[in-house]
Amino acid sequence: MTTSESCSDCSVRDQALCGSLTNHELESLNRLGRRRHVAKGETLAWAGDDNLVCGNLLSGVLKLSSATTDGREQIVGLLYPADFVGRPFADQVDYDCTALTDAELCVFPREPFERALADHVQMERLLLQRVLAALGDARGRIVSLGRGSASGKVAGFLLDLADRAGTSGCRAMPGGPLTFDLPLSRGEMADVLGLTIETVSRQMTAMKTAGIISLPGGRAVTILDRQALEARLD
Amino acid sequence: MTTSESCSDCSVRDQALCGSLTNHELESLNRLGRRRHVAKGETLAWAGDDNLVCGNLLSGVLKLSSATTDGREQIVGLLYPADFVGRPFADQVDYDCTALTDAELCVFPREPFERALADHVQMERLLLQRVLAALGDARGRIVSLGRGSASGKVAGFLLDLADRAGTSGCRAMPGGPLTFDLPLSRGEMADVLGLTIETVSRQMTAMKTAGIISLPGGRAVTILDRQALEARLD
DNA sequence: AACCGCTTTTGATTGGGATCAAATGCACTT
DNA sequence: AAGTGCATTTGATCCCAATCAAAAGCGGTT
Repeated sequence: MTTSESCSDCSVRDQALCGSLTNHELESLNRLGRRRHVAKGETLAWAGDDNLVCGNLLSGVLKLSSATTDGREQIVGLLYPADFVGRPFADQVDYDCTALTDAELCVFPREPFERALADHVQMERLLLQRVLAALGDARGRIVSLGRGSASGKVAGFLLDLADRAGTSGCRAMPGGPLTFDLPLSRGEMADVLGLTIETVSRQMTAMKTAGIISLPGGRAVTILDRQALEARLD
Repeated sequence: MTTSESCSDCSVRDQALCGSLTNHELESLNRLGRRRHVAKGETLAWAGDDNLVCGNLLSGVLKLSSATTDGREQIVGLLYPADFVGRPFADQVDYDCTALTDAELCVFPREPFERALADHVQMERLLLQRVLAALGDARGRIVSLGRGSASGKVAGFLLDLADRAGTSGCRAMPGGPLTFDLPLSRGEMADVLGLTIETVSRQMTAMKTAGIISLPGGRAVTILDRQALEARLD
């Protein structure tokens, strides 16, 4: 995989915010931004830092998380390719942003980017849509955290990931078993779902025992019975 | 209290989105919208409905909630005066929207409002800011739901309300005890915090017994010891 | 292969909040 | 004042997930 600095071969060119720009506009934005590679486990920004950059995620998965007083953390959001990263108009970073996998971003200094936003109404509109989507995602998490049982939380999370993996995941036949890699460790799943590592692990093995999923090894998961997973949601 | 239909005497004129408009622009928006009174307990919109309106909340408190399969509900957000109500660019309503107190809104048909947004860049910018704030609020709720103990959740919620009540609440002397009315029942607090009515009630009486708050009657609460409340957060 | 560090799994026990149940309080009607 | 319908409080018990503890798996290094 080459890592050219040009937008024209950007892997998320037409899904990310920039998709709304003409080639000419894109060129000026291109001069503003630069590619940045982030290694798995590396933290791009810490909560409380000066809020200097934002950008688009090109590949990989990031987590947004908050450390809690008891030494653990709560993950408040996951970011996937083409998602917007960062928080315009804020002076400080509000959540730690860490790479769950190796990741590639296209980053812009925040203030110049905000000016560019003002100049490109279409882009601001798309950003609004994206923030609305993030809000929807966050509220869905609230429902899951507030009311779900442990098995419902894990089942729901696997379904989310399965939908997300839809294209990149691997499935033998349409409607058949779907296999994909979890981008998170058990501990990170626990931090998303408000559970402990042990509970997540137990729920996973319970589903394996029930024949709903299988765990081929590594971080791979195969969803054998999607309906059974959906039945566990409540 | 008079309920004139004019923007010029709107109680949230300079805090809501419309604050960015010139008097002339405001007039055209004024023709688009209308005042609507909602009685306590009344539901403005149900999840799944066609998404027909949005607007600004002028007075009162609204809740956004999702019914869960077990017959309860999870509240995903509370809306206060000057907050924006509704979800532009979506075909369907995503959460039930219900008045916790009698409330007054300024509502616009969604599609004309979206066109007005496009015409008034400044207003779109303010909406973006508001949605970003709502996202921050939602993520704060995620952290509270995911990791907090029951006493931490209740303490945090009381602190939120106290800050919100700041001006409207009543306090004998600066830094002294603050008294305000809860806009929610015990059951609704439980639905915000992901707890049961009984647990919320027990936490409240525990704090009363500890001398941290007092419950003068009705839905009033007095915060006697803010620091003790903050100490309970984790 | 053997060792190391780390993640995951599995087991035993505990505890905090849910649940079930009943009493009390409070606003409103008659 | 008595009665009605709710909301809230209080009490007793139970259960799910947390906690504590240890074993098993797994990748990387020498």
